[in-house]
Amino acid sequence: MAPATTRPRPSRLRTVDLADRLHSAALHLLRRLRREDDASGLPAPQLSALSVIVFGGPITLGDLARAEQVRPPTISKLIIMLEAKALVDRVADASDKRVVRVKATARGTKLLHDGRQRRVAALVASLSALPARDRALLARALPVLEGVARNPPEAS
Amino acid sequence: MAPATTRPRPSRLRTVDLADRLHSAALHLLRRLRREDDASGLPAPQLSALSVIVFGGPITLGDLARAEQVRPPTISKLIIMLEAKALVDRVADASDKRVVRVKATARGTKLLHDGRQRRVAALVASLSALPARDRALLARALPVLEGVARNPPEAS
DNA sequence: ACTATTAGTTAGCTAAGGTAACTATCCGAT
DNA sequence: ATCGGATAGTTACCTTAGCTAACTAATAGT
Repeated sequence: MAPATTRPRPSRLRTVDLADRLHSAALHLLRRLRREDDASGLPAPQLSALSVIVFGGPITLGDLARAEQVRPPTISKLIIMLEAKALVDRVADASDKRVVRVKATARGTKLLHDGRQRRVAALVASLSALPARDRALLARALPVLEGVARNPPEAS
Repeated sequence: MAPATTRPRPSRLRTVDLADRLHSAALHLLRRLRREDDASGLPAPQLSALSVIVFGGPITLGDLARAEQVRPPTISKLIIMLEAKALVDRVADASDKRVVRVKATARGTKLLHDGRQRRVAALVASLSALPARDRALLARALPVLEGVARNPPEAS
């Protein structure tokens, strides 16, 4: 934009622009990766949920909804689909009959790992084509990005 | 590539894991921002397309589809919605009656700018809460991320 | 025991994505 | 000069993902 009256610092990127471009980059990254996800047989949201289930052990649907930052009905449907594909099982809670826990089946675990390999292949190719410096830069920025991405507006 | 049998460097993050976590972070970031997008009255894909139209001047639907990395019918529908909201206009091409160009209306341009401010407010809040170092790190990594996000598998 | 709260589900909506099949136009041959 | 192939968009139809509202079932509090 305009250099205004005083010259901006070289790295001067307004926070608004940073936010905007992060948003845009995330959108395009996801659209690009969707193709690979489809090739692996599982859309991104299902893959993401399955990942939480595989690594997070048996988890209640409510906790899963919170982890995935979606509403309960959305999780219900995702689980129905994962269950239909025999990738997860429902586990009844012993002490509270309202809660439903889900855990990954062996097939789910395998698919996640296989799928992950395949899915990220294209991204890995892109990343590998980067200069090592850029890759290292991304790796260092990643935890920050993850914090921003997962930081819910209410639960500071 | 790998340090072979010797111990990995401390910052050793396998490219596969980097890719996987980037994917996950993008997904969560978008889910989080969707709420703000909704508050601004325009879903993320429409906002993204509008942004390309506003900044990219009159553009053909095909070029827009490529820029947005979606199929023609998807763009057609997005444009129909943007048009219904009087945010873009179709412009006939003089020399080729097949092509349709779209350009932003004044209202579309205004909404984009207003919406952008509102939309990123939450993200700005998160980013502002970061240590300056982290913010700078994100800013430096952003161009790399953008390159990876927009890099189509075919048109390297 | 009765109420309020919590966990999930169901119903019904919108938006975004896709493929397949179509129309309309343009261009290149013969 | 028309005829066939390529190109730009559109239409029809399907699936997934997300939401809210309204529901059932179970727990907890008084």
